[in-house]
Amino acid sequence: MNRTLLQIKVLYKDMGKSEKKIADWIMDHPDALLPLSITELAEKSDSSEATIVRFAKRLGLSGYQELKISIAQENSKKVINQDVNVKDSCFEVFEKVSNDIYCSLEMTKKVIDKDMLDQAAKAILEARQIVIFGLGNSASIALDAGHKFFRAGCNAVPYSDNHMQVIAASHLSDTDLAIGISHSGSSKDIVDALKIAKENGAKTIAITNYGKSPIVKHSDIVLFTSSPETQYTILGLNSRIAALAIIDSLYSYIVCHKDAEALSAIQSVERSLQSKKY
Amino acid sequence: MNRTLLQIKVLYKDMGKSEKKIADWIMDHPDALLPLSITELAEKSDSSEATIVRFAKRLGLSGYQELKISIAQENSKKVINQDVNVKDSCFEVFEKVSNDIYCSLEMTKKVIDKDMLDQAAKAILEARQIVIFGLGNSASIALDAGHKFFRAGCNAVPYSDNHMQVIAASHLSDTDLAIGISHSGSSKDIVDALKIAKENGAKTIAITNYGKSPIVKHSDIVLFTSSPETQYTILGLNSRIAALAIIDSLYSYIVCHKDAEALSAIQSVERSLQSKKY
DNA sequence: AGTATTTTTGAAAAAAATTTTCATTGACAT
DNA sequence: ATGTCAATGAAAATTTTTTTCAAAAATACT
Repeated sequence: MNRTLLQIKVLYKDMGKSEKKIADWIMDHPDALLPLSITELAEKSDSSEATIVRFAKRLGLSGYQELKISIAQENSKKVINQDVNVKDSCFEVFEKVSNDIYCSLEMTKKVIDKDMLDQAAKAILEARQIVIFGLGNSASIALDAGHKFFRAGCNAVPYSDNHMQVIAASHLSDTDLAIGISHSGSSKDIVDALKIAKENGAKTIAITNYGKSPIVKHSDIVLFTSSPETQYTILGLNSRIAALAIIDSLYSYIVCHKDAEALSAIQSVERSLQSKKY
Repeated sequence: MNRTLLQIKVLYKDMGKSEKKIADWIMDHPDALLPLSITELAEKSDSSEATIVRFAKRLGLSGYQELKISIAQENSKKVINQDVNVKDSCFEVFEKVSNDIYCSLEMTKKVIDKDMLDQAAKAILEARQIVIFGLGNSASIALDAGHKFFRAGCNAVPYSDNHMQVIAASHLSDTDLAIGISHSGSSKDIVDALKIAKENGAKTIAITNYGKSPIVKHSDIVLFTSSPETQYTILGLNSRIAALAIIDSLYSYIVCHKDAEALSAIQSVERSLQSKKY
């Protein structure tokens, strides 16, 4: 799938009615676009030349020509606007999942607050102790974050047991950091744990999907993810990848900013782990 | 090399002096051609618009626009993955991470075996019991897979303790399925656990990064990921996302193929989980 | 609900790019 | 040296693209 077509999907909801008609036509006939002039496309998509140019600019391109070239670059006939259905092979599902992941990352790029991201990295670097809370679908994210930050030399522990979360939160103080992960931002136990952490003076970070939710109230730093609406939105399949991408970014960032001593410690971790391999 | 460029080579000897200049310029800078107008190219190649049009027609194309599109078609410029450096803001790191993820998914799409993927889905649907093994960086992937398959109504349990893995593997029989996750494919404990599982008659699936590795020997079905080489390749940051995408695909696929009864059970799971939210 | 404000839109004008025309050049054969 | 013919580029003609602007639609605000 070509990036421009995906980008169209990402920006679809921000478009006006006529722009959507253009988007629909292009996504339906990506191959038929190439020989068309802007006037012909305006006719076919029942819009106007001006709107097509605006459409191209919205995608970050200079104009219609660039749009055409951009779509020509890497053309595939796959329909991208379709939900998974029972006729799909598993590979086709994989392609759709990949598209959704891409959209989710792009959408997250748009909603995430750059300052918050930098603040989060700084908080992680400075914290004496880090606890990470996730439940259900977010438990594996918390585990992943814990693993990464620990491996980078931070004193980080993930908790996916709501009792342990309360215990851990209660033992925090103002040199510490609590990270809560919840797709909906409404998971009672996570919100409660962050609240306790905050009451104890710890700094709190929330990783949650964009929107108003209870978790925001108890978080000093909020890192929003965003994801396309699909039939599996409840599960937050895609926002989870965005959350992991955020964690990877924080990890890469903090590894980059560790001092020489810490870096050699990290390297010795990697050496030690070699013995676990054939 | 794309067809049009080859065609230019083929017809080169038949061309006039100015046409050769155009051919030379295009062959020297095929990427730089795309943003140029015919006038600009005329200047750069020290020829004229008219000659460029003739040049395009000689290649069997209708004109300059078609020439440009034709060269764009197969000239897919590779995505450059720049390494993270200390000057990057955390947001810039996020952009690079996103880009790497995108590359990784595309690469995985290329190396993954479609049949294996379908077989894996089928195996999951048919298994009486599923155990999932992951350690270290892959523990969270195993946890995620376990959570998803369990939520979809499969009898799946993830293990991230190498003793428990051996125990679980030992108790399997030929109606069961073991899934081993290891980026390198060389993690001793995971390989050993899969070996035991297989010896007990269970079907085995490996999720691992593309390449020859010990895990392949003990796996009935191998699902390869692939990821760009970056400074964090050891950690497998990106192949992990590809692995998760594979799991999401399998999950979506199996949910799609569950019968009505199972689907209503899944829905009642979602309802029950609502009570955990504010 | 009714009004103000903003956003979206397409027709037409303006600009730019492309294609065609045509006179000139220069290579080559005689 | 000169006629023939393909090759070439300047300029005209045409087509395409972009911008402008006023009307329409959507949205927010009483």
